[in-house]
Amino acid sequence: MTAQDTLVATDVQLDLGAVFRALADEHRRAVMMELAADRSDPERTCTSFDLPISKQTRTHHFRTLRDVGLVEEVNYGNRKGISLRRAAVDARFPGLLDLLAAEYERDGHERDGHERDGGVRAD
Amino acid sequence: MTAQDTLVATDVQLDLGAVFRALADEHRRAVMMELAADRSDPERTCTSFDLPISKQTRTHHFRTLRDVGLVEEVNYGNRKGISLRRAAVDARFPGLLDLLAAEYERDGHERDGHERDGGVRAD
DNA sequence: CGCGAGGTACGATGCAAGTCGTACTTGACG
DNA sequence: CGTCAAGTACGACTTGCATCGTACCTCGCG
Repeated sequence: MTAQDTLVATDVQLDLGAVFRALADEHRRAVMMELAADRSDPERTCTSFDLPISKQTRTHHFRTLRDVGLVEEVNYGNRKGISLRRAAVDARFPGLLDLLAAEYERDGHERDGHERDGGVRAD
Repeated sequence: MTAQDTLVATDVQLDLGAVFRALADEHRRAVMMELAADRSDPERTCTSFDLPISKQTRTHHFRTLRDVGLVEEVNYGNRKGISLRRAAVDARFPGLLDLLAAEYERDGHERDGHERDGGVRAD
């Protein structure tokens, strides 16, 4: 490790307004839905999410999620680790992550990875 | 009653993005928190919420809440009835209203009305 | 050590949304 | 029927923010 291995935003005060504002954006919500749905809470990379945006915008969105305290980032220099702050979020906003996880499933994704073909329903 | 007694937005498709966008605003969130906290679900008036905004803006916010399907409005002509669509919201987003209600209590309000003096904590 | 990929900083831009002023409608109350 | 309060419509203003271009940094890899 180097001095650069910075773990950011571990003691952020979670604020419902800030959280809703963060979750109001389509891409950030997609990220949070994916994170909430995976109960193994792995440390993921920014690029592992398929966001159809430029990397500058990606940085902006992940920074927002970190600032409001929804995720943690570990800075490896030229790579970044993203992980959900499940315990903190669950403690402060019980049911929120379940809501996001449920929406992830409803969105056409299945917990174990195989798609169901009737997935996309109206809207 | 007259033909004006219009009941609006009873069959709206609740969308999580739209809901979060609606709840991202401070005033709309305050309204929803109050509505969620009162389990008797009374029909309230727009003026019964103490919003520090002009009436045009108030109209705008309640229209937004109605459009996304969180509340119902009954038009009495020169008065309007607002009520929470608790069943629909609870069915589509289990836990969301509980979350808002909990936040209402945490915000310094008590279920039975008396304030706790340690209410305001830090920033 | 040069290159490439991931990430950040800064600034510009375009759009969505909150806010309010003015004006009009509706209904309750004398 | 005149007045007033609640609500709406339209428009203007302003702020916030998502987006990206350009430039720079950091690390791994050969």
